[in-house]
Amino acid sequence: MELDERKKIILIAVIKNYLETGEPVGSRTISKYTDLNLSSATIRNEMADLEELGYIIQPHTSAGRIPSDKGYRFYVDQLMNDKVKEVEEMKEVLLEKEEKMENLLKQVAKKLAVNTNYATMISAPSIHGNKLKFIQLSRVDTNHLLAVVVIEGNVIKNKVIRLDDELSDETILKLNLLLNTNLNGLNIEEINLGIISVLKNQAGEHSEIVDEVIDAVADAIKADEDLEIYTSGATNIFKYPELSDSERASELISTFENKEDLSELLTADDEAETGIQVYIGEEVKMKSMQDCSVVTATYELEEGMKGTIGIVGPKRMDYEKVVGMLKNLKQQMSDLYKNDRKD
Amino acid sequence: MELDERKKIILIAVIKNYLETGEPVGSRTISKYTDLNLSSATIRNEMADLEELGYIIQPHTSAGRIPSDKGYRFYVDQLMNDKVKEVEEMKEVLLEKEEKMENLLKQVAKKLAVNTNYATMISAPSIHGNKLKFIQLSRVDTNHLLAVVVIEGNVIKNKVIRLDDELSDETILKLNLLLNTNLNGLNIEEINLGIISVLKNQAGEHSEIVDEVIDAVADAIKADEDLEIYTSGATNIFKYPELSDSERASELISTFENKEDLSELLTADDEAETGIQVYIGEEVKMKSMQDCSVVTATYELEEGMKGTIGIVGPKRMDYEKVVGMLKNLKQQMSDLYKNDRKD
DNA sequence: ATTAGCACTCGACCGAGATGAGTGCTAACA
DNA sequence: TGTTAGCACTCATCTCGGTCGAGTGCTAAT
Repeated sequence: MELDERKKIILIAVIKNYLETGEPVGSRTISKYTDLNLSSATIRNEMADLEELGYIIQPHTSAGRIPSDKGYRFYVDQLMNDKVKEVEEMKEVLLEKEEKMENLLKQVAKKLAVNTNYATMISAPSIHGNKLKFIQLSRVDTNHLLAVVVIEGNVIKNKVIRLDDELSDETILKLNLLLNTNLNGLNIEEINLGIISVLKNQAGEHSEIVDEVIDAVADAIKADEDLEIYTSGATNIFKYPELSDSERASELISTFENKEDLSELLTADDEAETGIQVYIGEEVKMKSMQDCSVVTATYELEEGMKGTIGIVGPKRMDYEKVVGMLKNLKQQMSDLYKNDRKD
Repeated sequence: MELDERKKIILIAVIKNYLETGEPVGSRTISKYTDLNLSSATIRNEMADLEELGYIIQPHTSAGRIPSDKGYRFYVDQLMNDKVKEVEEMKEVLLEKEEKMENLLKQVAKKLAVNTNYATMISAPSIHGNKLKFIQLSRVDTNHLLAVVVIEGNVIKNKVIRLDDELSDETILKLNLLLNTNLNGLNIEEINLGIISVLKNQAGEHSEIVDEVIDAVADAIKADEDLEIYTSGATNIFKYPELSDSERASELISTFENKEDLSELLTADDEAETGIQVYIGEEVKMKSMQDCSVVTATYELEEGMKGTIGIVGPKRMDYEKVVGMLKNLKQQMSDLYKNDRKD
């Protein structure tokens, strides 16, 4: 069952060659490509064995071999050389003082796509079970109130509340006090119906405003668990003939347009280990992407704010490069906020 | 030069038929398709004339005719029947109380794409020369200050400012007063270096905070003039064989990924008339889209907040349907905020 | 165990009809 | 004079057979 050294070398040769060319690779090529000094005939015998063991596949009788999913898996798990690899120009992107997380992520996705020639996606870091920091109500004009909700990690949510009756400055002050003293420091889960009804009670005739504020609080969390996913380089798939026939391409790009689907891909199911996950072919959850491979990496900014970076490419993706780059990027992203981001 | 009635009928027939089938249309088809009761031979003569006049084109000698850009233009300008057309299920989308403009626009783009089978894009309404309504500074924690900037039209921008030294509540109050009394009600253009330096002067040792706030104000505007463009249905182009060969498709979808390019398409150059613009083939500004047609409509929410909806499809787009739908949608979008959006 | 040799397989490519939709032109007709 | 039937012609598309070549599996010799 175990592969002997020679078989491994041949398997690596087949895979590497196929990664580069995308063409089935034959015995003669391998005989020259490696320094085993074996004739093609010998290689052929070995390849027949490798095929029987399920590591490589013959697309049709008189063609060379291509790696099977199992073959790729073996390569990724055991044969691959995993150096951390710098993403070109990524440092510049990360150092630029980007005001908005959104823009930063978009840039990262883009650079990564350009560098890898695969499609990329990145999900915004989402907070879990964070605490409400404070609430601020202020009057915008006679019949609009602005509620600002700040959550730990400085996630901010604004909501404009329409007023039916005018409110005095004093009332606004009171409401501010009421909301802040009762809610600040509470976990999201702790803001339950009990507290809400107490608040409403105390607010008296202004209970609708409390309702609206609570809404805003709920939104502040939901918005972040929402589908904030940025993609780039979807059209890179056209660079790989095996994916670029119009039917497959259409399906892939549709999936890529649909953030709901992507969020499924980006929720790591078992992020122990390095935090880098490789899904090959059928291992990909999304059916429409089972001709592809997906590599994901989770990154963590501060205090449990985790997001995920994903790369989608053909099964003959350059795993070594991709995994290396993601490792590097993961590290850089994590460092970002640790230095507390001085300009 | 002017087309007689019969030529018009034939031209319409050619165009309509081609819109449906995407195949060059021959004289025999027209002879049956119309109720002119003319033989194909007669039609052929007429078609030869139409070709000489530049309204239709023969892809190769022994094929039927397809409309030229000029033909489409003539059709759109003069022959087309322009009824307002309801977009299915759009009302539901617009009535749903969508908190965020962003989500609303995404939904609209999506529904429109599904309904038309073309690619759609929509730019968020941007304010022009609007006034600052008010500024609010509040302490988030010991070393973070939150600045909230509200602009007319209730566009809100938050910025978290990192503090090097602690600030007393009193100082914050003072800064609030300073900023609000000096800036509120001012036009964006009116906040110039003169005012800024006066402010900084008055703020004394806290002038950096003024800087940061001014930054936030600048951002509040810039963010909106930014590339807030949402797209949907890019993959619809695969439904049209003339666009779906991999090279063209790749180019188109790349352009569609690139918001900068799209924003160029969505800035109406001459929005007098109905506010609906049709660009056919070479008339499209973007080179990579000159095999397509683009239809745009500007909508206006309140007080000069204008955005644009765009549809990209093959030149043989169903202009009648698209223009009708956009007219309807434009109206509905405008109505949205006029009713001040009660739930 | 390795290799040379050979027959065999099968996709890719190419050129030669065959097909058919559609044309332009001409001559006849109302 | 406008309309039409008829006909030769064009040209993209399809299909079919043949060739080519990369690559295989098997066998026999080393």
